[in-house]
Amino acid sequence: MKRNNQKEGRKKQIRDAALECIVDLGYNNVTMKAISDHSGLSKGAIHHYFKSKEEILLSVLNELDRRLYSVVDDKLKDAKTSEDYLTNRIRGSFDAINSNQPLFVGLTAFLATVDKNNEYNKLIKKFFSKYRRLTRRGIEKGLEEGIYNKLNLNHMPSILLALVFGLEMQWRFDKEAFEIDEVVEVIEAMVLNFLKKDSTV
Amino acid sequence: MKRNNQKEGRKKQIRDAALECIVDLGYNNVTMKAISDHSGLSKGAIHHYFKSKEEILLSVLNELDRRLYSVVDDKLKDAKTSEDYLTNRIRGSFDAINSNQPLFVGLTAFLATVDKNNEYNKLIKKFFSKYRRLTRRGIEKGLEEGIYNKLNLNHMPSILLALVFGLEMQWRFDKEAFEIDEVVEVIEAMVLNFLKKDSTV
Amino acid sequence: MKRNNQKEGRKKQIRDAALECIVDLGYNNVTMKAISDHSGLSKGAIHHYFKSKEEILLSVLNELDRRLYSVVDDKLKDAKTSEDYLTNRIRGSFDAINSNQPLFVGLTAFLATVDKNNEYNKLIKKFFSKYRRLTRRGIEKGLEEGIYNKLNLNHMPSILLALVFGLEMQWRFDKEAFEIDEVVEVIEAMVLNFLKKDSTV
Amino acid sequence: MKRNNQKEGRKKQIRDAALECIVDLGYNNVTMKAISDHSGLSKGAIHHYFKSKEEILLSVLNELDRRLYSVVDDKLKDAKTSEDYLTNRIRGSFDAINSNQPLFVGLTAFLATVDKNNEYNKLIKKFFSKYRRLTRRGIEKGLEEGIYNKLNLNHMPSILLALVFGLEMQWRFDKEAFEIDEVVEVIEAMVLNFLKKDSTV
DNA sequence: GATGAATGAGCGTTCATTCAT
DNA sequence: GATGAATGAACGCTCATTCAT
Repeated sequence: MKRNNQKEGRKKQIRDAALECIVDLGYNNVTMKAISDHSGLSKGAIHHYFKSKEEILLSVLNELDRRLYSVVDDKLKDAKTSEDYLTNRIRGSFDAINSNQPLFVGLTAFLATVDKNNEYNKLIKKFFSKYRRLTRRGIEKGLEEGIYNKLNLNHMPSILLALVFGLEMQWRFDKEAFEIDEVVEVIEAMVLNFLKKDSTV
Repeated sequence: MKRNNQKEGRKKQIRDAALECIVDLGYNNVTMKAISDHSGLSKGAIHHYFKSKEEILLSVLNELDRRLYSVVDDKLKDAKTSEDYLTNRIRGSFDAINSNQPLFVGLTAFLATVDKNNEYNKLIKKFFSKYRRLTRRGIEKGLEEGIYNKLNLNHMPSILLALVFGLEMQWRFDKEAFEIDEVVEVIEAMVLNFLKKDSTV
Repeated sequence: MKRNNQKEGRKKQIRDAALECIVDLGYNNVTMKAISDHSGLSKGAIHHYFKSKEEILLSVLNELDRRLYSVVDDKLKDAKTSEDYLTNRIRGSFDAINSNQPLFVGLTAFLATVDKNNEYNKLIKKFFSKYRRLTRRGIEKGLEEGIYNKLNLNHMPSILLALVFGLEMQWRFDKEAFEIDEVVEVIEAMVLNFLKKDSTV
Repeated sequence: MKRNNQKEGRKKQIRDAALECIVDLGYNNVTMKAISDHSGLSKGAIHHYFKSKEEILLSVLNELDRRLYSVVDDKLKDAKTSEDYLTNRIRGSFDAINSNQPLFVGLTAFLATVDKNNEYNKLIKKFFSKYRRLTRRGIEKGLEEGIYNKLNLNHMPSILLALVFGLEMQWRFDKEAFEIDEVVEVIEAMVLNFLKKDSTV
C-alpha cells in the first residue's frame, strides 16, 4: 500500500512537471529533458514510472479532466435552487478560467494534437461529454421544478461549453479584447432569459 | 508577370500541401518531408519558395484568415435587413464549419502553438479581432435601424465568435454529441431574442 | 578569336567574384550562389564556363599565383645591382602584403584545404617552388658578382618565403603585434649582413 | 571526481578524433559523422559532451595551443646560458615540426578560417602572442647577460615565429624542397650572429 | 530505485549540380 | 548563351528511449 502511494506520488510529481512544461514552454517544446529538469527526477527515473512520453501526456490530460471537474464542482456547493445552480455553473466556469489558467492552457494544447485515431482524441471526447452531462443535470433540475422550458435540454450544454472554451481562447490571445466579467454577465442574462421565457423555438 | 504567377502558384501548392498535412497528420506531425510528399515537390524546391518551415506555416495561417473571411462574407451577399445580416452571419459561420473543415482544423491547430511572443500569436490575435469587427458591423447596422438595443455592442461579437469556435471544437471530437443544425437554430433564437427585447442588462 | 576572348572575359569575371567571396565571406562560406551574386551571372551561366565549383577555385588559385608573380616582379624593375635586387625582393614582398591583401588572404585560404592528394596541393607546391626559384635567381646574380658567399643558395629562398608568409599571417590576426616596416628593416639588415659577411656556416 | 575524469576522458577522445579528421581529411571535410567514425562514439554521444561542432573545434584549437607550448618548453629544460636558451628555442620549434605534424597541420588549418570577428581569430591571436612572449623572454635573458644588443627585442620574436610557421608550411606541401635540418642551422647562425654582433640597425 | 551516458532515427536546412525553357 | 527552378545527398543537431552501473 505504502509502495503504491509512493509510486503514485512520483507519478504525480512527473505529471505536474509535465504540465508546467506545457504551460511554460508550449506543447511543442515539452521534452523529456525539460520534464526531468522541472521534476527534479532523472530521465531514467521518469521512464521507470511511465513507459513513454506519450503515456505521461495522456496522464496529464486525464489529470486535467479530473481537475476541471473538481474546480467547477466547487462552485456548485452552495447552490440552492436550479437557477442558482445554472448561474453558478456559468459563473463557475469562467471563474475557473481566471484561477486555473494552466488547466485551460494545458487542455487546449491537447486540442491541437488531433490526429486520426489517437488516444488523446478519445480522452478529449470523454472530457467534453462529461462536462456537457454535468451542465445538463443542472438544467434537468430546473425542468423538474418547472423553471425552464423543456425544449433545449440537448442543446444548452453544448452551447455553454462552447462559450467557456471560445471565450477563454480569445482572451488568451488578447486580454484587452473584452472585459470578461461583463461578457459573463451578458451571457448569464441571455441564457437564463432564454431558458425561462422562451417557448416558441 | 507570368513568372510571378507561376511563383505564386507554387507557393499556393506548398501552402495547400502544408494544410493537408495539418489536417491529415496533426499539427505536430507536419514535417518538411510530409509537405514534400503531399506537394509532390522536393524538399529543396520547397525551400526555394519559403526560406523556412515557420514561414510556410505562417503563410498557411494567413491564407486561412483570408479564406475564413471570404467564406463568411459569401453568406452575407443576399442579406437585406440587419436582422437578415446577423442571421446570415451566424448561420454562415456554422455553414462554414461544415463545408470547410480543413480551414477550422487548421485554425485551431495554430491556437495550441501559443508560446510567449511568437509570430503566430500576433496573427491569431489579428484574426480574432477582425472577425469580431465584422460581426460588430452587422449589429451596428441593426442599432441604427432601431432593431437592437444598444447595450451589448461590445460583448456580442466575442460571444458569437466563442460559439462558432467552441462548437466547432466539440463537433470535431464527437460528431454525435449534438445535431449542429438544431443547435444553430437555438443560438439564433437566443441571440436575436436577446438583442431585440432585452434592455435590462 | 573574339569568341575565345569573350569566353576568357567571362571566366575572369567569375574568378574575380570568387576571390571577392573568399576575402569577404571566408573560404568556407563561398557558395555558388555567392559567386553568382558577386559576379552578376546566374548559377547556370557559371556552370557553363566552369564545370564545377572546384574548377573555379583551382582557377582562382592559379590566378593568385600569376598575380603574386607580377606584383613581386614589379618591384624588381629598377634594381641595378644584385644587392638592390635582393633588397627589392624582400621589400617588394612585404609591400605586396600591404597592397594586395586579397591576394594573400586568398592564398592562405587554400593552405587549409590540404588534403591527401588533392589538386590544390600540387598547385601550391608549384607556387611555393616558383617563388623560391625567383629569389634564388637574385642571389645567384650576387654570387656571380662575388657579393654573397655561396653556401646558402639553397636555403635562403625558403627562409625568405617563410618570413613573408609567416609575418603576413601574424599580422593578419593582430595588426598591433608589431610595426611591420620596422620588422622588414630588421630582416633586411639581418639577411644582407648574413649573406655578405658570413662564410663560416 | 572519477565522474569528472571520465567526462574529461571522453572530451579528449572526441578532441583527438577531431584533430585526426583535420589532418586526414582536411579542415573543410571535418563533419560530425567523420568525428563520430574516428572516435567510435555516436553523433549523439558527441553532442552530449560538446554542444556544437564549433565547440569541439574550439576545444581542439585550445588543446593545440597547450601542446605546442609544452612541446617547445620540453626543449628548454637543459638550457644553461641564454644563448643555449635561444638556440634551444629555435631548434626546439623546428623539432616540434618534425615530431608533431598533426599539431602544426591542425594549427594552420585554423589559420585559414579567418572570418570577420570569429572566436577562432581571438584564440589564434592569443596563441601567436603567447609564443612571441615566450621567445622574447629568452632574448631578454641574453640582454641581461650582455650577450645580445638590445635593439631588436620587439622584432625578433615575430621573425622567429614567422620562420617556424613559414617553413612548416612549405615543408608540408613539398618535403623535397629543402633539407630542414640544414635550413635550421642556417637560421640559427643568421639569427645568433645578428643578435650578437649587429648594433648598427 | 535512480542515474545519465549512449544510441540512432529523424528533423530542418544548405547547396553543388542539372536541365527545361 | 543564359536563366533559375528543381533535385537530393549531406549537413549539424535534437531527443525519446535504452541500459550498464
